[in-house]
Amino acid sequence: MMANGMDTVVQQNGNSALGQTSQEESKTNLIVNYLPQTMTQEEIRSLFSSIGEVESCKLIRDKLTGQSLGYGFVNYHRPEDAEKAINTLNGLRLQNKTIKVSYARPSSEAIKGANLYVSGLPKNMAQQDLENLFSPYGRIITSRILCDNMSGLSKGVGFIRFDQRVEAERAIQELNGTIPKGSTEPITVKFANNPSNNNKAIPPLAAYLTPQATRRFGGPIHHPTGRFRYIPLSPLSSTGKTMLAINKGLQSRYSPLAGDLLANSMLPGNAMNGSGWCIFVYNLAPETEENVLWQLFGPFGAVQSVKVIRDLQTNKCKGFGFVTMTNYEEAVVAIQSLNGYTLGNRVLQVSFKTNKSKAA
DNA sequence: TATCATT
Repeated sequence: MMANGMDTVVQQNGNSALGQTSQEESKTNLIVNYLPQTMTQEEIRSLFSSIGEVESCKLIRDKLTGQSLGYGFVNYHRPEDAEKAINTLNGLRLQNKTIKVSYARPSSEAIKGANLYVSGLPKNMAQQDLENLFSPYGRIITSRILCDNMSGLSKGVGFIRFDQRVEAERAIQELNGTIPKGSTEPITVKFANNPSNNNKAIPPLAAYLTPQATRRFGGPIHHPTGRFRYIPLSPLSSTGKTMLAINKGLQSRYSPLAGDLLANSMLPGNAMNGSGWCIFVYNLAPETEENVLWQLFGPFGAVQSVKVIRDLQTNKCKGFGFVTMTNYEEAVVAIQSLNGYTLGNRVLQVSFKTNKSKAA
């Protein structure tokens, strides 16, 4: 990132990538939250480039291990593209996540360390109740109540992120040890641990030397197995067919059909191109845009890129497009699920790409 | 009783 030592002074600004002063609101800079763990910076850039030209894109990673922290920044050249990205990509389901796209606040010390951990909550308290409890003390950026993955019931702990640290400090003073209306137990309110320096049992030097091994077998892992369970919600707005298609795809995840598809893709001109599996999508409507392909394929796994093929004169879709997915298994499930899926009034044909771009 | 929101 830092090209040379001359950048030192500008870097202290904290907003050097934007070329703006640190107090100034940006209409082009977005923060993207709840990104899938495996999504790369280039995949994020690819996704957001489907809206408009991206000026810069940065995935935030753990300084020691390089692991994604699940959020990043996208800065557009044009404010209208940033607005369109919020309107079309906020709430997009990708793998096991629903991403959040919003304007980035200007970076400053005052907004750091404003996240609170709350425990001892009554089990019947909902997210909105939690916000109502904390909202008198400041502007809430996010709120969350943790639930048991199997039962869906509250675990009685949650998080509140305020806009300003002073707001969080005030909330601790006022609410820690108090008993919410209708409850019998006092709640605990304190600053949340910072997830990026989670050095509780990981010797930093060992983590640096063997990041993968330490991550997997060494320190405590706060990822319950169920966290990565795929919850088959509709990627589009709740048509029954979509639900059916996805459920069918998941159930047949390890079906023998996968072998046939693999054999097919290994023919000359196969779908495997260097870093991913190229999927041919046929019978798209003329007005189809890239975000449709992201919505269709994103829930099935890592999508590297999408492309709608357009007529150069009219700029309308010529009826087909391509999607490149990283993992073979996920590509198979996507194909099995989406081939034959009715989008609008059209039945899609979805297969691995062949040499002659001919529908299989 | 611990999620990945400030480069």
